[in-house]
Amino acid sequence: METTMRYEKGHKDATRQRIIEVASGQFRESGIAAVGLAAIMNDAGLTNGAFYAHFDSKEDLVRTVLFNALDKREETLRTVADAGASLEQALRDYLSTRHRDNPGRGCPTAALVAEVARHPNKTRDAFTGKISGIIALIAARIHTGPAAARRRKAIAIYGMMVGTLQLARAVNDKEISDEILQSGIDAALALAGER
Amino acid sequence: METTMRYEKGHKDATRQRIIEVASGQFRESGIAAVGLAAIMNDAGLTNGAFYAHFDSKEDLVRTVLFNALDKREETLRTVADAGASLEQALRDYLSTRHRDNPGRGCPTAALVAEVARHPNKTRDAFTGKISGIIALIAARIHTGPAAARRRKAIAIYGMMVGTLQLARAVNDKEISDEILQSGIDAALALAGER
DNA sequence: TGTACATCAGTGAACGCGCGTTCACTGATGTAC
DNA sequence: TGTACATCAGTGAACGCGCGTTCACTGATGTAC
Repeated sequence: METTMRYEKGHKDATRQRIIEVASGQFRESGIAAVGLAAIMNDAGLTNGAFYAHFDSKEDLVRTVLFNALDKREETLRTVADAGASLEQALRDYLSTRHRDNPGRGCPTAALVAEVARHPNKTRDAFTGKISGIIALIAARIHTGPAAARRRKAIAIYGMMVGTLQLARAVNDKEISDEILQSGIDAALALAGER
Repeated sequence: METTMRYEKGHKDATRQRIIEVASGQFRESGIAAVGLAAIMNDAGLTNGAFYAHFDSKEDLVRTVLFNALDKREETLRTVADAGASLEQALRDYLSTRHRDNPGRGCPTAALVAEVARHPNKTRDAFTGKISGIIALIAARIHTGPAAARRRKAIAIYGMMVGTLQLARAVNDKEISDEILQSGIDAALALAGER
């Protein structure tokens, strides 16, 4: 009862993963509504029709991409935290010119949160679940105050990170944009009480 | 040399304003990319073709709507400030369940900032100009520290307002969403040093 | 060993649809002479 | 006073295009007997 082997084992999974990664970059770069399936499939080296062998619909892909991208972010956060990086270092990375100028490889929340709010419940559920984990990770890096206060601070800091990064991206004046990033770092550190 | 008067004076201006207001609501509600001109014109009580008697293109409308909506926000901020409302009151209004649940009548920055970042320079310029004014207004309501520090705090507070409102809208869990709003209010007040 | 059939990832053309934009036209009102 | 023409906000059909989705098909590999 061996399965057929026209393609090497894991080939389809690899293709699916490639579609997810291409879509993940394009969604963050251009927004979900602005990216068509044809462009995604083309960049993944496939044709239109193959899409539906991997996903039920564009919305199915959106949900998968969102979960996947947030999962990776969470894992990265956990890894650098375990490696002993400070909250300050994480903040400086997040509110850096490099992150601002490369949304396609950056935080999915900053790029897509407003669009997610307008998507179906199933998609928002995937987002909600992952966000809680990220907030907990930030809270774990705040060392002052009781647990509840640390959680509230973590939420506010995350909100500020997302909001200031978006403002820095929208503003069309390098000086003001840089100032926004720096203001975010300063305020987040002040809030965390690490300075 | 009287002008013709088939419609009463100011009729065309009124129509233009109606289109702007309808578009302003729909863009904030659904996102710019997701709203078609036909839907806007229909809600404004007109047909497709009349659009180009008022605007050069959809992008022209986007720019106009953005400037207009931010201008109104700024004016409101100024008015309630002059009436003696505290920063705390402004924050409670901004991070309220009512504002969260009515994006179509709410803050254009929170609804559209990520999309604006992907629009042409001319559109981003309109945004950049208005944002500076809003930041200055928030700074004016912070009463501790030197001017530069107040400006930096104002930027961070605005970023946090925008970010936490967006998170509260995206999250599909009322309890967590309410907690996000409250965390934003607490942290912003702590930052402003008004508590 | 040969042959008929099953599997399945991917192809590529086609579907109906809504998009932003264009344009010939309407009809109510004004002006010229 | 009558008539030919100008003005202009708005109409509504049509343009080409790209969207998400469907589907008959391909071709390489496997299994059955």
